[in-house]
Amino acid sequence: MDRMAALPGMSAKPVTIADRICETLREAIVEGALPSGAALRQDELAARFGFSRMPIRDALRQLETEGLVTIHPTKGAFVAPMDAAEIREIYAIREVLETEALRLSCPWLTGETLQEAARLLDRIDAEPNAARWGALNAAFHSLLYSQCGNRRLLHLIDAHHAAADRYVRALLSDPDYHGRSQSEHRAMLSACERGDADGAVTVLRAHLREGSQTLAAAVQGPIER
Amino acid sequence: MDRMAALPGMSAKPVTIADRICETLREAIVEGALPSGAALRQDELAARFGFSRMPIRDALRQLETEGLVTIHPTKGAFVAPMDAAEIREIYAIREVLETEALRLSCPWLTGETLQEAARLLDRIDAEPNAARWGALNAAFHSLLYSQCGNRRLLHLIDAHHAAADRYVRALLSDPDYHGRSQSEHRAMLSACERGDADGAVTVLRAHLREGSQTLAAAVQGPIER
DNA sequence: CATCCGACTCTCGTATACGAGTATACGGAA
DNA sequence: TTCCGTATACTCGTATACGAGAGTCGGATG
Repeated sequence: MDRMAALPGMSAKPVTIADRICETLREAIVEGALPSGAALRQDELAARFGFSRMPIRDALRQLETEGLVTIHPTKGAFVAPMDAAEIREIYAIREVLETEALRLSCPWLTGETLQEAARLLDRIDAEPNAARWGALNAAFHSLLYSQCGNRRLLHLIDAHHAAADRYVRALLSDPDYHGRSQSEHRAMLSACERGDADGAVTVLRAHLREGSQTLAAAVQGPIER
Repeated sequence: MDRMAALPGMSAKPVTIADRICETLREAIVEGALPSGAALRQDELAARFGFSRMPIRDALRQLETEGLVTIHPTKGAFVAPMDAAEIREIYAIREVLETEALRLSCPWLTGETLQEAARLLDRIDAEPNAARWGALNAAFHSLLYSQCGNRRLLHLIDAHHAAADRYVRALLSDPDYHGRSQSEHRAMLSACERGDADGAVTVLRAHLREGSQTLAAAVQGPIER
């Protein structure tokens, strides 16, 4: 998102109240403070944030497009449910989108970009905070896809990564997951460094499938939040 | 999205003013009545439709998520530009999404569904109206993907088909396109009837690539609307 | 005792109103 | 003549207000 912000001189976008509320709500949902299925009453949120319902409405609509809430006219907005089926759907989509992006991008990755990716992996290793971990994870993946030449595809991938991130947060408890994920990341990166696009895609595919299974299994029974 | 709508008895969703305005604006944009880059002033639209700005705002936000308009805070909404690059991006995404959906769905397609698909093709042949043609086209594709078991994927495909439809409308002039498209449709359907998923996917891939090239070539020079 | 009907409440959709930021046009100065 | 500053007009974001529809609880009736 916000690729324009990369261009240094321009943009200077005005940030609206709705944007800030949207960000706050997103973090609350992803982090689990707002549990699955919770009703998001416009009045209540307006009172809590100290603004009118209008910016709240805008924020909720934005979150709906991100798949974090569902809105039904006359019934209101609710935190989208988390279930194993949803995870499998999101990951199946991520698999086709991201493998394609990596395949396209791999031949155009420069040494500099790959070095930056390696640095990101190190930062991920050192990062204890879950929110930042998710962001760094997304940044690493995005970097490898960045040269795919399809902005719209990158945007789609970002959106689905964010949707999946909500589930990943629920996995903090599993210490193995982090380690396995990182070793797969490194395998993917080294394939890219060799210029082995097919190999990188294979690793990525396995990486996503394992993530899907791990998350689906974790959500299946224990966590009801 | 719209998981509830699948359950037959219920839904009966209340249709809001914003929904109707959204539909009207979408048709106007797709059809070309609102040219690329046109400013969509909120009060002007409010006056034209006879409602306040609030439903118009909601409709514009919805159209933004569909990629038909771009919104900049404090600057307003504009009809999204049409260009060849955008076409290639959309079609590249459609290719990975739709081939995956078809691959998953093909083994589960019943004779009844295939017959309905065949009937749709006949209706397409007989349909002169461009708007209906696009809808029937989408319906045919969706039907073949319907058994993929991934609602989210189907929704994504719908969205991108709608985004592409806007460009397809610009191709009314080319009488060949319709015929070629239909013969490819029939080849795809017959592969599905044989249970040849790989064959169907191959045809679909070629179908989409040809569509992409035809549209990109058409938009390249002549049409500036 | 069960069921059906009606009034009440709660929430959302929509309308109207106000303030702030930006673009534009006009006038003055270099 | 050209450039810049100021003032004006325009548009959007946000606040407040009102009406309608759905859900709910209680009472009355069969």
